[in-house]
Amino acid sequence: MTGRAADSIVHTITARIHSGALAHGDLLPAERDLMAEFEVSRTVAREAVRILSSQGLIKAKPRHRPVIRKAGFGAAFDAAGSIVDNLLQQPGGVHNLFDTRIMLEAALVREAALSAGKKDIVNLKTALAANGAAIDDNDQFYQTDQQFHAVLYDIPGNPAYPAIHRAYTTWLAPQWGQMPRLADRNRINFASHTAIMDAILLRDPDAAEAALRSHLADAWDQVRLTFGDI
Amino acid sequence: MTGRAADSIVHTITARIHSGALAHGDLLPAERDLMAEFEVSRTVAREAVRILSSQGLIKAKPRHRPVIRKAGFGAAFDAAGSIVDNLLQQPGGVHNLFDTRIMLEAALVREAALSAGKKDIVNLKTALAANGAAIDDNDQFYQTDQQFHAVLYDIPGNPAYPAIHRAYTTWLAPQWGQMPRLADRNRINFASHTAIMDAILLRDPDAAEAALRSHLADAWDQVRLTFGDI
DNA sequence: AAGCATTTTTGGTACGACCAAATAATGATC
DNA sequence: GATCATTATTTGGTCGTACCAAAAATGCTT
Repeated sequence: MTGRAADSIVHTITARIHSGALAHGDLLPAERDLMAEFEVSRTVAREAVRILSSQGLIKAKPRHRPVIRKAGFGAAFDAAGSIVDNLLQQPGGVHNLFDTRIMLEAALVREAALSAGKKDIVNLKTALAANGAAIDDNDQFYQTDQQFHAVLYDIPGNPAYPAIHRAYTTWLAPQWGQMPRLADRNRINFASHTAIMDAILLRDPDAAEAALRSHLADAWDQVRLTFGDI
Repeated sequence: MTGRAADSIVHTITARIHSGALAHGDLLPAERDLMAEFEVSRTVAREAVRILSSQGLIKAKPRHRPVIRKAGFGAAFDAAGSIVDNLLQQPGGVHNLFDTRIMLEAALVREAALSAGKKDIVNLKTALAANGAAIDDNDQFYQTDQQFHAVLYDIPGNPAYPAIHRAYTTWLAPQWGQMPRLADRNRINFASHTAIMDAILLRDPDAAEAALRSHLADAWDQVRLTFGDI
């Protein structure tokens, strides 16, 4: 019983989630039940709930019973979310994050060029077509743009990548969301997507990477045009 | 005044940290001072401290005044740490994580081959030499092995990458730490490092990536040999 | 059976109190 | 006067009770 009493409760609940006694979607016992079960004050019970929540193991909305949330890669990024938000407000923060995105997506398109399956190609083509059809609808274009990139993150079949994509889009949304949207820019972006797609179809990783880097570098230029140096 | 009262305190403190009024290393006001300043109960003041702590903005040790900790990429991964630990105990969790490491390091060595500066080359050579000199000292080899990889994460000059490297080594330590260490294996790994280094010196990204992938695939085989399919 | 009003549950907050560890202040000793 | 041991204060950790408001469960009326 070193340190905080809440930690032992957290430990027990965590073990319960691991063992499956508490499954995804189950409700955590109410605070008053926890204090009875663990023989602690409500202060400690609340603290335990708060910790579990900050760790992403449960989802606690005000005045609602906390819900068990099975650990996934997405939950991991959620846990990091608030601190990343702070990070992004520091000088260079957004650029550093976007830089990692460029690097990762460059690797993803190489992977796609080398080993995309028939299903992946179909998904890419579908996403690209939807993107092209939405050039005159800014909101729709924004959606399908993200969807096209999302397909790239799906190709490796590793659940970590889609979670990373969601994290990127969430964290960078404040910038993207405020950027002016114009049909002309949509056309340019669609052309970039098409170039990436073509390179993948040609199974040319170098060309795919080059097209992707050009695309994202261009996107970054737009961010700087809108926000200045950040 | 929607939702939790603690959030507004968190918001104020966060703003204070951003503005520099509270700098890295400063001590947060005591809980009893916070409740006076914000005119709330100690319950709420404590909750605010806990939230700030879970967000990594402060470091709170039991019975010590909380210390301001400027948010860094490292803190973001710390926040995600406990979830990732859970995640890794699920089937395929370790593999999925290691897979992202392979992808990222492959991208890093390509980057290194294309644009490593003189300083970077020196750092790589130094790390490689230290690694080679430690072949017969398993602990030392483990250290220098990590250090060699760390240099790769330093090359882009983006603070996110070193943080990612620390996260990988921390999260995967349970596996790596339990793996048998033999001089023969050290020799193989050192040879792999040398091959990567050579490819970088030749400015050959494809060869560098191939060498890196071979190296990490081999490392994964060792993990599976030790732990079975995980 | 459907709609509505009432009771119970549940999280959010407040106040007051005590403990133990850590720190600051004090005084004794050399 | 500097150093060390002792006391006083600060500070976080825990407990208990109480009240509120929103949400959920319940019961009642039609």
